[in-house]
Amino acid sequence: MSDETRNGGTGRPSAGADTASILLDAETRLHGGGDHRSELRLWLRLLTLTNLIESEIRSHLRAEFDVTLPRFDLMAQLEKAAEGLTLGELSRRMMVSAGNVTGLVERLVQDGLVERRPAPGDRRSALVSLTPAGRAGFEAMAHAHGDWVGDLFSDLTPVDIEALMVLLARAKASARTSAQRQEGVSATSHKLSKEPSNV
Amino acid sequence: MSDETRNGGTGRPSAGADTASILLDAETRLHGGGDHRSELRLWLRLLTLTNLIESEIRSHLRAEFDVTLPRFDLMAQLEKAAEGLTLGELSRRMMVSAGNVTGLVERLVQDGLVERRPAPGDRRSALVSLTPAGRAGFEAMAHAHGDWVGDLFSDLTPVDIEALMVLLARAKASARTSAQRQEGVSATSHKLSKEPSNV
DNA sequence: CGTAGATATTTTAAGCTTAAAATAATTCGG
DNA sequence: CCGAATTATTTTAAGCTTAAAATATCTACG
Repeated sequence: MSDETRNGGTGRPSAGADTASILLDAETRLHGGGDHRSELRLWLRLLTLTNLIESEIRSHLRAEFDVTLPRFDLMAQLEKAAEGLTLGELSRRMMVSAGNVTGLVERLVQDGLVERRPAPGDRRSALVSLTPAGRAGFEAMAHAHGDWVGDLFSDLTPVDIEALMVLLARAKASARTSAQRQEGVSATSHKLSKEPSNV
Repeated sequence: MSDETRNGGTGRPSAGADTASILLDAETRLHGGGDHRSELRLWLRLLTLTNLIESEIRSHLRAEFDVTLPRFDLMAQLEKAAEGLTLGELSRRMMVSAGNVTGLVERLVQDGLVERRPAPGDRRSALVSLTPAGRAGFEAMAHAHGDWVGDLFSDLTPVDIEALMVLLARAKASARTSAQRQEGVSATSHKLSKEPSNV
């Protein structure tokens, strides 16, 4: 979550990137002499925009509904699942750790916005769903939330939005593929700290 | 930080959005009957992508350098500021609260990666900068970080990247304008919880 | 000079978040 | 039916994060 962050900052002179690098690209990558300058700028911009919006939404939620963003997120998931969701399913959909969800649900149950009951047919699982109060509260928040997001993007044309949707989908596909490639690649462990390296 | 989150989920029938809505748009917004469906989908996609990348970078940093993302972020800011930065400047650039930076710097000083000294000419301020160890450590991380990001976006063409840069800049401008508009708009306080409303 | 307001930072309390280890229940292959 | 592997969840320890209140210092204005 940083504004000018993660740009690599090596200050290395560009290998003449930007345009006309289409043909060179594959070779560059093959030789490991990658530049990644434009990708880093893209990531930075993406991150800044997301942070900006997220923090805007967070403060609206707090000021107008006295609710935190993660709680709103969780309720949003439940609102879409009439039958309720297991903790594991919530964890996957929210893209957060299982332990995180445990605590979040606990607090929402205390607030009376959410309820949990044993899942039928699997004694390990619990089903979580909105209480009537939770559903009503969420409805109001969702309406306001839509307005905020609409407002945040109000200077974009429908064409801009559609173009972004397409490009972001492409980026998402790229990132997923890359993440999958990395899955199960053993670490090289450089370590900065001074712990006894148990190699 | 949610996958399918914050879509409003009201299930309201569309007012015929998507194409041909350019002319209707202004009026729709004026009358407050906004739909915001496409904006919400855009926000969701943006958020999912950012979460995906962020979590990938986080796990690389942990596995290969035993460092957290916020610490990397902070070091990245310092790397670009030869003279060092004040805590306040760090807070602004990282887009996090001041108190957050206090603790982060504390821990990095303990690790020997960062040092703080009184700012000349202002006894309230401290200047923070990388130690030689911090600089060396960051250099290695930044290099690897560039590779990861390059890899995450490796299926995008230079044209895709350029188009995204332009559109994201536009979105950022829109969001900033909107956030500014909201600045200092008194809250309507609906509140979900059951505290005594001190109105 | 003196003080009111602004600015820089720290402290506090509460909540969020993660990774990893621990429990518990289920499934699957023999 | 048994045990190994898998899956669902909780627990733990550490760290991150925020908003708000508290300190400390500075700046400007009279």
